[in-house]
Amino acid sequence: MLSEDRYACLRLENQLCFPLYACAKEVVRRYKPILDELDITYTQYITMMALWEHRSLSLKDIGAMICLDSGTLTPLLKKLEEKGYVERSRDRDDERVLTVSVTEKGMDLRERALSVPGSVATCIPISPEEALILARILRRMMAEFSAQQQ
Amino acid sequence: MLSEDRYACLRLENQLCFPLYACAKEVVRRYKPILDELDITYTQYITMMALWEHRSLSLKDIGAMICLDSGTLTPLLKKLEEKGYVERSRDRDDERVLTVSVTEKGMDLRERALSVPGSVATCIPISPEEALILARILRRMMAEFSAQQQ
DNA sequence: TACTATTTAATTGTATGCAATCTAATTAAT
DNA sequence: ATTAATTAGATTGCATACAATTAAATAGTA
Repeated sequence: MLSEDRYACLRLENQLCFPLYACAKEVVRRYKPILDELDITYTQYITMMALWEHRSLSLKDIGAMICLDSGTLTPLLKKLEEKGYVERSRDRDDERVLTVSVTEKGMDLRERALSVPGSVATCIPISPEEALILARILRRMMAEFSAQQQ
Repeated sequence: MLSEDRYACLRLENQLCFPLYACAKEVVRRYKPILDELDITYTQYITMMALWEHRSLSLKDIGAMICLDSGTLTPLLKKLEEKGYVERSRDRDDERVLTVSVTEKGMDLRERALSVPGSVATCIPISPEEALILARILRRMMAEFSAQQQ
């Protein structure tokens, strides 16, 4: 027992990052059957969330908001365009910039998505009090991460 | 402003799941340069953690411990075998079962991994107090998720 | 025993994620 | 103005994730 002690830091049960990683996956899994009805994935859903709020954003701005780069967003936005929820076009003033805009159909999807947060909430086993604490800690951590980057 | 209120639940900033998702990714990203020196990925690292503790486990048991299925683990374990850290063999008593065992080289890796948790901790911007609270909430949530499943 | 159901991995297909590289457009510097 | 540096996306390659299906082995049952 004592001889194993030096490895305590490598035990799964002593990790903070592992439950974070596992919980995040589990939560996204809970979204799946709910988002299936809208024919979108979780990543597509948060992309639409960013767009619903701003109507039109560059790929770069979307990436900054939801922490994804062009390697993930380029194919994802093409799929959302195929589904008819967004339009992709080059900015007139700066041809490097890809402007992504929500279509009429994309805004209709917002109406159908209104019930999603409520449906998901019933599947996530956490009390409202703990949810608040969790959100506060995670948001603070994200803010610190952002401050680290530059 | 008031007319937008019904969409408040679809704002990114009002989500709990999004910071969870984003934080988990960010943390795994912090592991990368550290694990690169051991030539393993984060998923391979937690797989080895499970194996370091038990020396030998079935694929199913590993999956239960780190929340992954055979679709992810089968190719991952083959890679760990190629690297020489584990051995894969069929259980004599039950040929369906794949037994995964740590090799000598795999146990050597454990020594080299001893500094990983400390290195990662310096990159994760969270106070020890908040880390404890976070770990407690996430572990409780995982326990509840497990209880839901069956 | 023969048949059915269950269990365990492996396989297949789709969708991320992300580092690294590439290309084109724009900006800054000389 | 020309060259150099920067920026924004797209592309490539690798490694997950995971649902769904398949195949083989085992357990359960009539």
